[in-house]
Amino acid sequence: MQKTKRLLAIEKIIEEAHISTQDELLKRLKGKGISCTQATLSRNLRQLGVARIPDSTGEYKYSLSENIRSTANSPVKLNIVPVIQDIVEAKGLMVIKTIPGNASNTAFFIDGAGRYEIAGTIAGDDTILLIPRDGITLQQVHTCLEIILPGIHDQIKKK
Amino acid sequence: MQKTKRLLAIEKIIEEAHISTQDELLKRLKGKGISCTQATLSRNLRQLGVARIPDSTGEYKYSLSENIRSTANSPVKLNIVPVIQDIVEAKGLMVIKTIPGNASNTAFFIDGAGRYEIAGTIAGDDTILLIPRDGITLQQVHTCLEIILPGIHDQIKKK
DNA sequence: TTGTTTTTTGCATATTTATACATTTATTTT
DNA sequence: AAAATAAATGTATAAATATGCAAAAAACAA
Repeated sequence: MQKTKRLLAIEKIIEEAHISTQDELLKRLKGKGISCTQATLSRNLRQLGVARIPDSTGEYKYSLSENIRSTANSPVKLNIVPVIQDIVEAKGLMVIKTIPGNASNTAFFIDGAGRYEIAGTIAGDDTILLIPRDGITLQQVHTCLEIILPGIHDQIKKK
Repeated sequence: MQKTKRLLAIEKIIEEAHISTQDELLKRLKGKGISCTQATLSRNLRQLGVARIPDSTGEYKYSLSENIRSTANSPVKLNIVPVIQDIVEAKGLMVIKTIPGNASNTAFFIDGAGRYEIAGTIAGDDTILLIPRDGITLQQVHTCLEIILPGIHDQIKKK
């Protein structure tokens, strides 16, 4: 999807550069071949939980706040070890298969991201049941997972 | 001074209440007998380093950013599951300690990378023995591990 | 497929926030 | 004390951001 790609690009740019207005970000995105309007950007930034913070020099800077929420529990990102094997949907829930023994880690990590979309998770040995909040579609959860675990979907499709 | 009192009041209100616009804050201040204009407020908020963050329900909230800054601007980002605890070398071999129950899958992953430098691995519950090929130095294995699991060494040193 | 529903997006604009400039208030110097 | 300097503030407005609504795109169902 177009949006997912944009969300990821936004996060990347914000991490790497000093962005202080949405127009500035807009131009950067164009430079990467991704284009949208300021309105869409505003919505995306809200969805990503991106904060605008005045730094010590008196300038404003956009900054990911995902880290903020999750630092306490989980300061790391799980996107290297290919632990996730498959994702199946059933009854509005999401069942995530991992390699043996890794459901718990992974669920703990997903919880740590503190995403609103996810009500909670239950993990066995190699299977996680992910319960989305009421009103959240599985599609939204997918987007959300892509944010938490960039590349996750590509990884699965590859198999 | 008038300003100091106001700055303190602003911090207090922001900590205690869910403030999402400056006008809202303005009214709260009036309720406390402190009055100024939105312009002044904007300046004060910048001086205090107060961030405006979209929370997970999609609302905006002003928030003191002292806590935030350290993490938000931190240049260091780890990218792996923190399963590996330690690496010790002995007799030309490498002993890798993981958190309980994770030796097997980590070893499986290392094997999966198919690196020439690594002859093979043997895993227990929380320990992996990694056997380098003849002629490969431990230094080379380190480099190799860094390729397979970027950031692994930083992670260990941090502990 | 075609029709139906949901999600995403742009446009236009409202809302919100930041700032240039002038004025007042406080602080320092003589 | 007055004069000089610096800091804080309000006014008006510019700049930036958010959002209602309609259209387009995507996902879904029959």
